[in-house]
Amino acid sequence: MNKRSAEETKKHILEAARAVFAEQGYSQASMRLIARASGISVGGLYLHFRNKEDLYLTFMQDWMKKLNDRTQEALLKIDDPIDAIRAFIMISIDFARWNREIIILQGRELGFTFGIDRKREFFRERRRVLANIVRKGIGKGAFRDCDADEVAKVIFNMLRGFIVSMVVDEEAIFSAEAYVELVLNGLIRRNNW
Amino acid sequence: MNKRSAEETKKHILEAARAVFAEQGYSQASMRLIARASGISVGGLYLHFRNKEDLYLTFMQDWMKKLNDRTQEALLKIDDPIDAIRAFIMISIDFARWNREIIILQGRELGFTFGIDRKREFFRERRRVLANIVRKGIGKGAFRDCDADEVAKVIFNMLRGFIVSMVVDEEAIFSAEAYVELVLNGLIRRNNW
Amino acid sequence: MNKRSAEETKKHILEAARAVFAEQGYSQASMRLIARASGISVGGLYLHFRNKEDLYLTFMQDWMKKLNDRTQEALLKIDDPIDAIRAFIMISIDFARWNREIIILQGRELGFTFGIDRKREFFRERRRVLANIVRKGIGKGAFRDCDADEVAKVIFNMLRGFIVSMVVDEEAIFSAEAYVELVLNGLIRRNNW
Amino acid sequence: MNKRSAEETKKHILEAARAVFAEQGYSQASMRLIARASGISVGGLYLHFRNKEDLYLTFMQDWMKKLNDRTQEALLKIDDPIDAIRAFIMISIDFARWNREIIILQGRELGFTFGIDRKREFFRERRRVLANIVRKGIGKGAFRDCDADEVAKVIFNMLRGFIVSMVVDEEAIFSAEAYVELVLNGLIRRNNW
DNA sequence: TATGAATGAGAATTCATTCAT
DNA sequence: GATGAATGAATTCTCATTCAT
Repeated sequence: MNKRSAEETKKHILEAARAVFAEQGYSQASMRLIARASGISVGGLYLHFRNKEDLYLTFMQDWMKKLNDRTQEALLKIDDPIDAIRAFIMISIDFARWNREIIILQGRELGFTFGIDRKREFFRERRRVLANIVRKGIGKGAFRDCDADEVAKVIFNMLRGFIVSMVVDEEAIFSAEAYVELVLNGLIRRNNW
Repeated sequence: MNKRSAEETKKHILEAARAVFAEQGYSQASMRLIARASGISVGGLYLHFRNKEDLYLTFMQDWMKKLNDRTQEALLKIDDPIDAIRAFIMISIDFARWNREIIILQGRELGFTFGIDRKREFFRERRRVLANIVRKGIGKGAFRDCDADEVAKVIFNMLRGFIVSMVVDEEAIFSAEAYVELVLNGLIRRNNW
Repeated sequence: MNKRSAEETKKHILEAARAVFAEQGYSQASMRLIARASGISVGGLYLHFRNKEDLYLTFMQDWMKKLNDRTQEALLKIDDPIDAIRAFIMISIDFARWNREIIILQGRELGFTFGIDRKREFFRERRRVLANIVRKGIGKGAFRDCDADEVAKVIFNMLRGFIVSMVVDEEAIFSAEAYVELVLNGLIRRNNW
Repeated sequence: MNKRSAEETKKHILEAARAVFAEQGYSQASMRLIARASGISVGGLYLHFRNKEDLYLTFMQDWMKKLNDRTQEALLKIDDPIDAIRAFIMISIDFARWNREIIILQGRELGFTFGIDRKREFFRERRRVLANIVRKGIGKGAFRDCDADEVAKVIFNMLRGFIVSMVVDEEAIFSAEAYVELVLNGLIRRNNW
């Protein structure tokens, strides 16, 4: 192996770990596998991460940040709440599409508590963004009057179901566009639910 | 161990395994643990199952069957399509509530390709049941005219999102009743989406 | 490997471990080495001992018991306090001679506290036996009047030095008999020290 | 790191290693730990010592020399053989008291063959000094006529037992003064053994 | 001289699976 | 059928040592 800066190597490992975690799940993703995928020695892994859990948690937080950044960036340029909802959903689905199986890791491993707090915080943040869009839509008269937080939950959960389907059960998928329209038509004033 | 028929012992093991898998997850559930929980020797396990994977897959199929049976049984007594949809959803959620950890095993750990074919078949069956209800509803004029298979997918995915939330992310849950009404109000004629 | 009773194998391992611990010290004695010495697989070791520490502690307690038993047995047949002291010392030295390097393990490894309580208790017991002999000797008028506990400490420590020398530093040894006589001549009345 | 002479750096490392070895024992004292304690890079350690063993052996010889120097220095000023014996013992015990953990490293861990030659030479030297004092004492008529080398061994071994007790088994200790007096009263003419 | 990233062998431990009894 | 001792490969993690810079 060439010498690299520690930071570079760390990123490199994280990228390789993505593939391994995705394919194997946490338990089955051995450090040896990750090492091989990174083209780095097993011992080298421990130079950059305290242990397997640390590696996984870092990796997880990494892509959470990436998705949040991408979403935030997109929303900055959008003013119309309808377009914003559409963008939020499309970005989420798109991200999931390219990070396929990762999504599925966000369940349980090693007992319920493993990294659960960070995940909860992440999901909470996602819902908050969604709720803000809805609130803005209500304020502007674009959406009918409703409990923004509850609606955010509904949208979020539908999204979650859709993404899980995408990953585990492709047959169950219906088109993303159809899904977006379903959500929007439910939200835009004229429609009632 | 008392003498029992092979079938009895197998069921007995499966029942004990349920507790162990639920508590430990697949990876952490060792054959020794399952043996101890069954009150059977380690070697004995292999008299009834080819290996751990076989045991797990059997166990999985077991509860899938249980859920399908319970659903079918309930639907037999119901004629009204609206009530049928309601029942389907409530039974699913109820089952998930009481089998929390089991649900969570599905798809996570092991990479999600593990046992994927049986899961797919299971999900396909669930959607078929749902589609049949919808078709019947359309035939009876209770539901608006739509593609029954597509609607089944939508309902199924929303349900999936709801259940995943129930299990991993309680904050995201909205009430089961509200959810049922959402689905139904979308389905029942006069409402358009 | 042949099948044996668990108890037999355990004893067998303990015996093999003796050689390995003696030659390597605790830290350097790897489970692999002990396994090889026992003619057993590494995994097999863990069938009989929870972990390395457990194996070591068991092994330690084992020979402590052996030495105590041998001493007690010998003292039962001896009435004369002078002979008893002589026997105590000779048995200790003899035992050390045949269990050479083991003795030396009884120091520190893994911080001071590793198994220290059992060792302390063992040493305390040894001193108590010694003190009882001395007390009896004083009572019978064979020994001059002195603090039996203190004298036990002196004898014990001289013994310890002698044994350590035997093991690490053979050049430093003087004859066991000479040593016994030194102790006895100090103790037997008419002589003052 | 400041620029220093190689010799200075070496001493610096040795001093830092003392703390680490004392706290961790040989096996647990990693090169990384020693490096950190020295404020030197891991690679740097290998500029001054061939390997860990070399470092440890050097460190060991270092304190052996220190004890010898201190003893020699004290003996220079003492003419009376009785006082000399007293000084020898007290310095040894005092040194052990302040270097507790170091002492304990000697002979334990690593199997006790580790560095055994240097230790033997060290002990031999200690006994020679002791024997010389005794010989001088006999010559002056202060001690009764005896084999000086044998007596040196006896004293040395008693001292060794005492020090080991001090370090592993405090309950077994009797006062250093009492011990010195015991040795001396045994040696000074008027007493016979 | 000095650094610290990288290596690779080896540590303790676990566990699915086999097999003599 | 049933047992449980035994296996051996795999797991996570550590560490003395090397070497490009």
